[in-house]
Amino acid sequence: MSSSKRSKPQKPGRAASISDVARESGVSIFTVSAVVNNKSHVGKDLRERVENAIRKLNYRPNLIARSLIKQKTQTIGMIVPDIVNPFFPMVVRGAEDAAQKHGYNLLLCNSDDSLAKEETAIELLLSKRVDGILLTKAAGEFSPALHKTIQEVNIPFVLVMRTYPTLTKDAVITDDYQGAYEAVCHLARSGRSRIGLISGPLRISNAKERWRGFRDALEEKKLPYEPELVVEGDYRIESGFRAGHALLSHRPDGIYVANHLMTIGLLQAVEEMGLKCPEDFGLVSFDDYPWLGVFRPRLTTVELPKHQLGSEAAELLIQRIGGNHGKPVLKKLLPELRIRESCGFAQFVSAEHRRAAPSEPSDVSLVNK
Amino acid sequence: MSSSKRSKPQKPGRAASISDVARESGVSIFTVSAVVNNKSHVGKDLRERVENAIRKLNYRPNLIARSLIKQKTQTIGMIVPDIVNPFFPMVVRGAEDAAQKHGYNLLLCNSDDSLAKEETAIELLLSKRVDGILLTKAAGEFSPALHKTIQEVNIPFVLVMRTYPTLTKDAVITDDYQGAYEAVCHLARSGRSRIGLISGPLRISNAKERWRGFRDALEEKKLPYEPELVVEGDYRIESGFRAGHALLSHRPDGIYVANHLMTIGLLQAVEEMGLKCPEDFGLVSFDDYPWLGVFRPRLTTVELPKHQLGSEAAELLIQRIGGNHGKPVLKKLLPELRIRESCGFAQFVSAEHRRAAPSEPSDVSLVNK
DNA sequence: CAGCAGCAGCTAAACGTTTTGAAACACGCC
DNA sequence: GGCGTGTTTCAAAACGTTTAGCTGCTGCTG
Repeated sequence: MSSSKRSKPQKPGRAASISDVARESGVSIFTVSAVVNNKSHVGKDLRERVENAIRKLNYRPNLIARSLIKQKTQTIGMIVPDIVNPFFPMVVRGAEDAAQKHGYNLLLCNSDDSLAKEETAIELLLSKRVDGILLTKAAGEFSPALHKTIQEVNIPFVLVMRTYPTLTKDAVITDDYQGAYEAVCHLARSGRSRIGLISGPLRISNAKERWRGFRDALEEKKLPYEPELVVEGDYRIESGFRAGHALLSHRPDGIYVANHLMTIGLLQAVEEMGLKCPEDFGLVSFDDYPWLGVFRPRLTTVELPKHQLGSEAAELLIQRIGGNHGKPVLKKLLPELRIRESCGFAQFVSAEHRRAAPSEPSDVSLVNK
Repeated sequence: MSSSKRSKPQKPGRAASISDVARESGVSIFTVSAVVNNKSHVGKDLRERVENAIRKLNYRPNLIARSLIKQKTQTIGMIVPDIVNPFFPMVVRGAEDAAQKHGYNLLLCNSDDSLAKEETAIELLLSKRVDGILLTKAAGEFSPALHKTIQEVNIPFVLVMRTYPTLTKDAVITDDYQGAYEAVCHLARSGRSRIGLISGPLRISNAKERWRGFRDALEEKKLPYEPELVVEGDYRIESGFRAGHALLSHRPDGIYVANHLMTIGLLQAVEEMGLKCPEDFGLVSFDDYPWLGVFRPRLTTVELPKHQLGSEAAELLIQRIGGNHGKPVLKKLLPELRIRESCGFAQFVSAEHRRAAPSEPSDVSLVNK
């Protein structure tokens, strides 16, 4: 029953390995492996012996060794600017849910929107041989070396929430043009005519799109585009505060803010300046959160499907990992205007304006759910 | 210079391996390894040859193989109930920062406070041979099997934010007893005498501690403990809303809410019932967030050092991984009372009451920074 | 009874690293 | 010339899996 064949005993401090189980149950490694991955080719008696040994030794297959030979780690790398930015937890959660469903795990990195950190993170993930990478690109260009690496390396990338023109990869984003367009149309319909924008950094693709939507809606509504009513922030609270001061000094009667954190900053500026919303100006913010329920006035916002963003990106990535080599896909998720009080009380707003945005490169699909 | 020795050519679709580099530069694998990990023992000429080959082949060491042989993955598993709960992103960020500093990565899992998911996650992390696990325990008991596994397995665990009595492991938590105590004392000092509590699930260690702090502060201030003024929620918005309705119907003149999400729910109930804070009741909430700046009245809260919580936990874990086998440590971080408007305007509050909480088992250290 | 198919189980080679022991060589010292 | 002492390099054994290819065995077919 037991080992007379040349085989080392179990190392002391170490977890049981497959060969320990084999020795314990008097079968070959092959048989243990077959039992673990329950292949059919194992007789009932042996299978039982092996299972007992597994329980006895508390054996747990070493997925590192498995990864090495299978050339798959069942791990996805995910790089976000900052998990503390309330936008991202839900995206990460979406990705994790989808990943989990397919037996993958998430290796999480924060880039702080720094190119250097982004590069380090990508290099590390590649070295760790993740099966794919979900990337919310930091503002700015890849270094040429990294760009080359990414194009050549054999694992799929899916861009999340931000596109990156010179990279022909899949991307899952929200239809920011459309969201901004609707936001501004809503401001216009509620009677505002001098509408300002607090924008994100225009080097970031979605900030640019939101700006485009803003501009086009203005044009559509025959309203003037006044450059001094457009202030560029960096998506953070502090910049919303500063931008708010700058913008409000020109007394716009409507403001569209391109993200939630800057809205928080803006509202602080508003209070300092003793202004009232919606009396003095109408406000539409981007992105919805549970705690907005206690803001007064209740904010009208354009909600982005954050969870879906993450889950669709992960699903797509996993498809690619599975070997679906098709043309790069650009998937745009539809945002949803949620009308509350910050533009004055709910005008009757028809759904009429929900049309697809003039769309971009390659394969564009407009989907929700 | 080149290969006449038996050595396979580079596989087509695959990344270059160390032996490809060795072949390309006409040296042995050993030498390449030495160059990569820049050991000193390599001659200048050879080193250069090898470095060129590395660049040419775009070689990137395979950390999976390295992990297999070194029995270290440089990866930490982190299990939180839900990254979407705004408490956790900052904790995760703290952990990630510390991990990164020491060359570790974070594998993130959500347990949804479900024992089943927690167990699955732990099993998976163990199979993936993470070097250690950061765990915010789900409410409830480990299954006996899992409990045994955790005690026996050779990798360190650090509990984050929640302790678990039958497990002799390290833990990093906030001093919730002290935080609650201070919160209630502040309510008392601002003249409230019928103080209510919206508590977390009392099976969770920190909820219990907060309850104890609440009770003891009441006693200390010679105020009555009225059972109908204590309502147990589940740390989520909805439960705060329901608990708020239940609690407010008894007309307390002070409320301490044990976490942020339940505060959001409570405030919705408050508005529905047409009550005013701080006129009708004083409020102290737990945990501070940037967006609280726009809540009215400005909330007085007990801030928990979330980032530090994560980073200290990770630091401790990494120490353990590094071989520091000492007695289990319980590290308590001090919370900070931030007085704003929700108990009436800033009474003069002395720092006098900042004393250490009567402390618990084993090695307790009280630290901040 | 030869031949064959099918099954259960085995051996051994891979996966890409690190690391141990030893070889090859130069150098200086007696 | 013999011998220690380094230095540089190497070959080969590990790490814990999966899996291709093989070996017997059993029973069926002609």
